[in-house]
Amino acid sequence: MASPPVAAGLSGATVLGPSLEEGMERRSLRPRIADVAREAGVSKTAVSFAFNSPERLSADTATRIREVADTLGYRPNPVARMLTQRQTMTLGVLTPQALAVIFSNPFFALFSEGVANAAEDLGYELHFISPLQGSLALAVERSTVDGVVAIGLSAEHPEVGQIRGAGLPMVLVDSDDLPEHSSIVVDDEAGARAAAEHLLALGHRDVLVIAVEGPAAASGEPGRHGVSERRLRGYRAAFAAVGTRLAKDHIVAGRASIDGGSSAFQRAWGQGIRPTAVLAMSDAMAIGAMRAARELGLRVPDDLSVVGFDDIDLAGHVDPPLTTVHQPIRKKGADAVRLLLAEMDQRGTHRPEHLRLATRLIVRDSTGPPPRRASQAGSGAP
Amino acid sequence: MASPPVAAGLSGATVLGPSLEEGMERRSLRPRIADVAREAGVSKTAVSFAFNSPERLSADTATRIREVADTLGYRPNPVARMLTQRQTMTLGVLTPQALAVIFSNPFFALFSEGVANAAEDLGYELHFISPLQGSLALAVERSTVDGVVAIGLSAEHPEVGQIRGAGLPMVLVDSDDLPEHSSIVVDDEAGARAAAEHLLALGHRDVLVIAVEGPAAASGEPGRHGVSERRLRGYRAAFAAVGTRLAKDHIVAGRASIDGGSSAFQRAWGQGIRPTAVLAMSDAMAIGAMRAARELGLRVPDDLSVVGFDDIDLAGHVDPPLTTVHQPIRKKGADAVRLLLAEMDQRGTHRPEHLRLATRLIVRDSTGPPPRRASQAGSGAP
DNA sequence: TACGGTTCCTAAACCGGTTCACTAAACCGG
DNA sequence: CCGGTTTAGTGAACCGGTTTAGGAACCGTA
Repeated sequence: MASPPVAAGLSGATVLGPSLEEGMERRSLRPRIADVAREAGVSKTAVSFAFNSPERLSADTATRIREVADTLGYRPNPVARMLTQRQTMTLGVLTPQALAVIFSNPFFALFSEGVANAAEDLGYELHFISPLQGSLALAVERSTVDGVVAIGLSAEHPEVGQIRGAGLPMVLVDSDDLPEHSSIVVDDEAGARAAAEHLLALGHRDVLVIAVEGPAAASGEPGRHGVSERRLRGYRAAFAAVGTRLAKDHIVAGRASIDGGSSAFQRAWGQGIRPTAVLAMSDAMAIGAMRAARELGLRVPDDLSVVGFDDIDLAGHVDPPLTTVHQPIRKKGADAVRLLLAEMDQRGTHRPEHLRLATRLIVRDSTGPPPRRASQAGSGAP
Repeated sequence: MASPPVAAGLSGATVLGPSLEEGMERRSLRPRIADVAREAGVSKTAVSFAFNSPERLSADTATRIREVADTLGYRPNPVARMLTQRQTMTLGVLTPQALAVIFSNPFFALFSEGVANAAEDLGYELHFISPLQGSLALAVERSTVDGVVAIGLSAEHPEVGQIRGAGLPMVLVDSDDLPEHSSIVVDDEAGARAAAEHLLALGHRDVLVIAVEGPAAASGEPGRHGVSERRLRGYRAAFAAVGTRLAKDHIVAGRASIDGGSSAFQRAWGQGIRPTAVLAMSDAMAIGAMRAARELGLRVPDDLSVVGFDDIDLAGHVDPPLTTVHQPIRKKGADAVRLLLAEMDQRGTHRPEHLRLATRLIVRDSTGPPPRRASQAGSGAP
């Protein structure tokens, strides 16, 4: 009943293909909104309303349309919707490292957890943006997101300009050198300083620093990587305060992973460096250093004290439990999303915010006084 | 020179807005293809060609168009491109768990690493699909991907139908109960059996199984979770082969995390269960069980042997190094992507493939013979 | 009877690209 | 100088939705 004049739209409109009335022999398997409209004898608009603002239709019509849509197996095409609404309901997490590197880094896992939780709650999907076939620019160009949380991206990355050019809201994490974007950092310097002071107070003077290598520097140099710089500054400040300083050859760098820390320690050892303590810039590296030390016959903390950074979940569970600098990683992710959404809500009018979260030293069992016997390769104070 | 008749298209075409010739006072900040076309004095088609098939234009025109585009800061809108090309160059990773759960699980990290590597190489972006505001269906509906790698999704999940309805190619990981989709599993049963046989050979009879709880069962029951079932079958087969069996109260379940394993062991202990060995269905849980055991004053492996499953990177680094069942997690991710792309390349014509990867037992130091004294709460053989 | 106000629905424009079908001009061999 | 092929570029249709502006039908009222 109520079957309206079955003109089926577009009466005389040129040639539309012969198979119009012999059922749904369309090239595409998926029915489109026009198919539903035709089948239900209404306009495309009505179908759209049935899904998005049913109150604009009579209850009867709305349910009938939805029934037809159901039997046809119709699902609105999300890409088309994105195009008209000019938003994708997707947030991007931008990292200059390859995805594979990200996932092998427990720090990122925690950070992503924070981001994911916040994004999920707010109904946003998550899209990881990282170099595609070696090109971060390509990945950015392809990505369809409403906003970007960029982590570990400093001012020198050209992609920053690309994103601004695209008019995308962006929040920087672990970098605040672009004042026009909101940012969130932790107090790396204070945390690092506390870590170094802890070792100095225990009596250590011969300390090896294991830094996270910069994105460019594939080996050796700590690099410009903002985070590493800030932490190094903290370490140095503590040493300066007791009238000594870190020897240049006592700073090595490696990948931010267990293996990276392990091989960095071995490398230093191979160069004859015999520290009584290690300051590692990430927990993963600290764990690696402990492993390497154990393999060299050193006991932690009796022969060697080790301090990490980050306080990942695992830090309390390794043997011995790791002394480390806690930073609220999950919170950092969640806050980044909140800042981003604030920026997205009020394009332009919103003044960028710059958050700095506190760090604090967690003393566990991987640190103790230096061994009695003088350190072998002394560069320390007498 | 060569400046063609500057009719600038659409001569008399109704009203287009007064601000047409007074510069780019468009509502949208981003220039569109039409802006470039107008500015360069060519058609939209030409601009499109300049980017996608420059060989169809004279070299001069192509470069000129690109220069204009550059000064205007034009970037093709990726969403519009997706719509016309009907592909997004994005792969989805579908999981029934929340993203936050995913990232806290080292198994997923490794798997994602494998997926990410393969996807990146092939020029695909990665999109994680997991419940949005509690609804996986919503996330699937929203997602714009060319294909899906589904992990831990079994036949009973209604989303499977949803994806098939959308006509999306899909590969199942850790589940092969949908023959019409390609799948990739590991030989869980054989691996589990090897683990149990190892303990039995050492003389253990009183063994606690710590299972991964099913998605539904929030506590207690191992649940229908295919993987858990298969591993349990393996354990049981080994016990049956020596003429004994696993007591029902010796099977507990928990979340697949360190804490999950820890609390599962404590729960069993609280119920008076005093096993000489533990079979954990994931390394994270095994590590948690070791921690709980240590807190209860048990030494591993002297008082308690522990076997894990997965062989995550960490397994060899904990104390004591964990005996576990190795499965090629990264490879699983990479292979899943390969299968998916095969299916995407040859829609329909491609017969689904079903891969089964081998597992193998890695004996480290967390297992040894049971303690001399008879186990306190004996359900074992005399 | 004319009028204003609802209710329910539609045609057409639009989002921002790509692509199909076609043409004007240049080129080319005979 | 002719017919055929290339070359370089165009206009319009199209991808699959949403949205704007408005129309027909019906109601109650003056």
